[in-house]
Amino acid sequence: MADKKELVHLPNSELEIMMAIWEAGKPVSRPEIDEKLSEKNWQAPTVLKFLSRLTEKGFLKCEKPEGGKTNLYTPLVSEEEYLEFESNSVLGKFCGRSVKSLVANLYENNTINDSELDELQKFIDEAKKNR
Amino acid sequence: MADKKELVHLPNSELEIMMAIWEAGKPVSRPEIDEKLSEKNWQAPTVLKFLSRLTEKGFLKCEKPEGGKTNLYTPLVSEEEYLEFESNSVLGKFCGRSVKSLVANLYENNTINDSELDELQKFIDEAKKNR
DNA sequence: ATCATGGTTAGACAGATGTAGAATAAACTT
DNA sequence: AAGTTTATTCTACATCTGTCTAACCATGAT
Repeated sequence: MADKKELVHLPNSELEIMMAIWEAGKPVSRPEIDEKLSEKNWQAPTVLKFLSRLTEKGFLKCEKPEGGKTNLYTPLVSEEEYLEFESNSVLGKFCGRSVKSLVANLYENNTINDSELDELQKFIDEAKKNR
Repeated sequence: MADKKELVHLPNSELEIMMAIWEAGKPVSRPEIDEKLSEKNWQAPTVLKFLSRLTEKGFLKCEKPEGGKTNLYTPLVSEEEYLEFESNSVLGKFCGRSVKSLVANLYENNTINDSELDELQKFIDEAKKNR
């Protein structure tokens, strides 16, 4: 059986690919990813190389559907799982050292919006209740 | 004059070194860093290499005080600055996609505590007021 | 069958990262 | 002054990342 791979830290480019795939919410082909990341101006083989490394690392499953012409990539690691993994790593420690500033920055640059702030709010309220 | 370097993304090990230095809040020597990161079990030359790369990248200033026997390293980039830089990068995007979960995870593993949650709370209240 | 087109694989390569042995230098003991 | 200890620099090296070009393989259009 294909052994359960340990999660590993992903380099930036591979993370971007994963984000595009998670966002899609369904198996996607290389051309579709290309489109989502068009600002990157990556050549097809570049994207494919990232995809194959991600597959190698156990983050993706790659398969060509019968009669299909392009491979489809499906995540084997969920965004949540990976987030949790990183939360326990250096990254998490770094974010933790100044969550407030982090959130402030993200709100500033519109990475997060009011509704996400609300969610956060709700979480905090809950947490405080159970203190 | 030493030209103002652009901020760049730091690899994990270098980030850990920076975190140790930021945390110190004062110029530190290699042996001091060694201690803070003792669990890492890095050899002296390894740490020194990271330090020299960080200096090269413009994150640190290195100087031997007169009469001193060890070099002292001082941050040229503040934790805030770097956090802001990363907030605008892939990392920021990733954290942004699920801030709630991120904070939840960090709270779970005690990376952040109640008081930090309170700070966050305060920030959110402020932000909502000014909506 | 032959060609053109788009997708995929294989290979290649420079530069970044993690890591440390060996050599060197400075300071500390006798 | 010689020997010991500790810090630093040099060098080396395997692995990982980012990025392609070239080669190969289907499929659809002559």
